[in-house]
Amino acid sequence: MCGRYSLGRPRNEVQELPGYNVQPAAWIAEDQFVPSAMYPTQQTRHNIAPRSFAPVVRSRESDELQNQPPDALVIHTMKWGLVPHWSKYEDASLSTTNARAEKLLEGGGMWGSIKTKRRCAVICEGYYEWLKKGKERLPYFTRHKDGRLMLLAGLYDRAFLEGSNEPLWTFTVVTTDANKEFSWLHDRQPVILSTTEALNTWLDTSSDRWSPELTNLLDSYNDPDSPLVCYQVPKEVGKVGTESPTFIQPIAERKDGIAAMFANQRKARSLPPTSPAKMKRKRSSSPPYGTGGVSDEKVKVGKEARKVNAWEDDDEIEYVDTSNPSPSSPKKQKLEKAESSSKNKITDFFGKS
DNA sequence: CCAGACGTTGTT
DNA sequence: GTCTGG
DNA sequence: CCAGACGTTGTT
DNA sequence: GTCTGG
Repeated sequence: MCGRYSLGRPRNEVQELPGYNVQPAAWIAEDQFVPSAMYPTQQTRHNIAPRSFAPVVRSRESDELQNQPPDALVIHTMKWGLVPHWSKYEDASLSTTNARAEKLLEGGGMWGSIKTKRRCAVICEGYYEWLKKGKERLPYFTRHKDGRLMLLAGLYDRAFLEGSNEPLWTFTVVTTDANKEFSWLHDRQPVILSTTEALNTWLDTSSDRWSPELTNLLDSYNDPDSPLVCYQVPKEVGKVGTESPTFIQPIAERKDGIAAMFANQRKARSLPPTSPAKMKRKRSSSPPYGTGGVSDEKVKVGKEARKVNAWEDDDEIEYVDTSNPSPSSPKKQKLEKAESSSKNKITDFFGKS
């Protein structure tokens, strides 16, 4: 797993982390949107910087998280790819986008000193994984079925690199064995914190000790109360420089669908709107969704965890049955007339005009 | 002792 | 920073 | 579209 | 040159 950072919900929409009974005291850093979907990419060849995500952290006195009181829950934008506090430079040869749960439990090593002191939860819509099908690699997206944000168990650190006065905050995502339901896709899965209790346990570093409860959290995902959904998404999600809300939606097989769109990217065209208008391209130089725009849209932030976005209408979308272990079955996907009532016209997906 | 690793996924 | 291999 | 591979065995 | 993965 590495990172796509630009798909995301407006920051105010996650201020209270719908679905979790916690309330962050502050946002640290200036991003307007919560980057959302996690996926593997080639960070060295392509300029994806700053690859920032927004983990939830409990502040510590030594963190100096912009003067937040100790133990305050804060959302702090950090860079993906953990740089240990003792690093003097960013070592590109060190691959720290993930931390294997097994390695955490071994003790020692790189994670030994960090696992009891700096745990965080990474906020995202969900994560990508590529299904290897012969030579082909097909991207799948996994998220909570109820549409709420996903929290991934992570570790973070603060490093002072040579020649810099500013601390560099970075994080990694903990992975574990994929559970049975998802092993057809990949053998690993991020550790997903699906309950308030799990979140609080993971974020509580006050004892500076590891516990059996923490070990339990690292087990393969198994929360019948919070099922996940997994479905194929457009291959273009893997292409650097592209961005679209369809990247976290099931692929449509329609002739005039995304395939046609990508075949002729430069030509501006309108599409039957298939996306919730609540995502927005980050730092786009032109309006992300044509004339309509979303900036003036009022977003309701309620304690009610349901209905936080449009894909919750699961009745309208046919998903892959992920409980079926056969990789050949995820074939019949289609978008129904879902969200056809939306009035937004999408004329410029990529802001490249 | 001291230099060098410390890490993970999957074609980076 | 701390551990390990040479 | 367009950059990059164009090959294999076998697990760095 | 042509295929293909992103």
